[in-house]
Amino acid sequence: MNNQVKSITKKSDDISGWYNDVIEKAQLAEHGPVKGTIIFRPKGYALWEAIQKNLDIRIKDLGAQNAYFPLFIPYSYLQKEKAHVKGFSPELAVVTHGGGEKLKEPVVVRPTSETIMYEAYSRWIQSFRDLPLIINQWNNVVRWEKRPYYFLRTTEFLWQEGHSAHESNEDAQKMVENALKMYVDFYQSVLGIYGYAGKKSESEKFAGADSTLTYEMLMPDGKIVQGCTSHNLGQNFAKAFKVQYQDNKGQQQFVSQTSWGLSTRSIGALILTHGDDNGLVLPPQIAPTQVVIIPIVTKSSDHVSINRLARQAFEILEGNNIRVKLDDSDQSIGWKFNQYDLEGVPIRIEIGGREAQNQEVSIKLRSDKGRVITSILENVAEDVQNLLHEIQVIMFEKSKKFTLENTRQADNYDQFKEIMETSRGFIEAFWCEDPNCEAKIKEETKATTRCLPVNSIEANGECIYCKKSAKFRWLFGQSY
RNA sequence: CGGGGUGUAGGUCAUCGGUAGACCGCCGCGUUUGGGACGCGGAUGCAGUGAGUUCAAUUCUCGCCACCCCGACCA
Repeated sequence: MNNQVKSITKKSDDISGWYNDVIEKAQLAEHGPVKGTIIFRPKGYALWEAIQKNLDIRIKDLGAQNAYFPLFIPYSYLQKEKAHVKGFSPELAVVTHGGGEKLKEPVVVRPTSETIMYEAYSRWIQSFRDLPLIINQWNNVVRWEKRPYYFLRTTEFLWQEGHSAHESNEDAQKMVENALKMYVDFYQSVLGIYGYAGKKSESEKFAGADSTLTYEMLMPDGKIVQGCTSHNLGQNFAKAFKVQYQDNKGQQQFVSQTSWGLSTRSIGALILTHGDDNGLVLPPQIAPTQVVIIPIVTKSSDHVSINRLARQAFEILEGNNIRVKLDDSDQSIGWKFNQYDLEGVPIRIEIGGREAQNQEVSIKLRSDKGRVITSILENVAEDVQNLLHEIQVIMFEKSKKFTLENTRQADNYDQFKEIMETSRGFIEAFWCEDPNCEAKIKEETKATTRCLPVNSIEANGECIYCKKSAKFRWLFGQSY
């Protein structure tokens, strides 16, 4: 036995080493041949499928229809909105040759689809009766990352992007708020990750938006992941792409637009938030396998009754819509235990000679190794359901507790700097909203504004940096 | 883009101026199985790439390419 090869870096020793290890050993992903690209292996893609499945329903509940727009965008489209092209230029992948010839106009691999979609919107929208138009697409986008990191920053990533057009800015604003609400609920109730919803600062908002809403989540190393975005685009793109409608008085009006997205970055946040030294820990709601049943047969045990009991338990759970797997492969018991720990399966059911004799099953929790619950077939579905629910709640509460414990107020810049040099996390501090102060703070501490939390209360404060008057405490932190 | 590192079996790495080895994994047979089982047998390599030095290069020198890590940049 050589544990050197099998063991994973401890999470507390070196979190990025741990993170890479877990991803590779749990076979979620590996690096692709081109820098910054990743191969989603089946177990990693299963997580994305689970996210898609859950979120797609919610997206449709917002009134969206799914569609698909092309990967290639004429370069000229991007140039139509000034802030947009300026923001994205440094990270574009541009195709200059095709079919063995140099292209007359270079083609951009989409970094996001506003431009190509809104060119179509300008033709599709003629009347106020065509509004609102709400379209979502599940696709891949490319942004040339100079410093890639599994899931959190990859050159190509998968996401959904929703794009809506409305008659009024009030409607658009309602849309971005609803989209944000959807994401917050998804993160909290499905992925079990606590965070702060709020508004981005001017310098952090989307290139081309009037305002951007976000959900910001604290990771165990004190750095922060932006979990989604929801942009109020105002009429910026409408004007650039002439997306106009005739109102009921016959007047030509520009539409008000929004876009909102959630990407495979969410998988990175999921791994970092819940994982431990034994590997992944998945919240039941998202776990592709919620329960694994492991029959434990020895030479002297009664194979027939063990296997029969395992099969019965499997069928009962499957019949109750629990995602269950029965592993009767010939790997050793220890191997299986470690393997499913690594994969993060929330519940393991062991059925061996003892269980067969007593006609019961032993239930063990991934997240709580000391705990063993015995159940009988008549109760197993209910017991498992209850445990899955309980695990889901506990995981979220743990994330919430950690985030709250690592959210600190700083009332002067020395305090602020000290927090950044030690524990990091979220810092609540008054800021005058001058981008110069923001830039200086970033330069000196690495902390950027993460958001102005929703429901922030206006007060008379002074900017942590320049001491001029400030109305709100913004959340600061170091971004991933 | 700057700094550092690495390219050798499917993976992690060792080796060494005389053309390659360990462990894990994989295949076969047998014994096993309540927290990563063991024995025996077996398969797997243009040593990233190009040049130079040399009788001889995986090894030394230089170039190139790629990837990884750290930093800067960043929807």
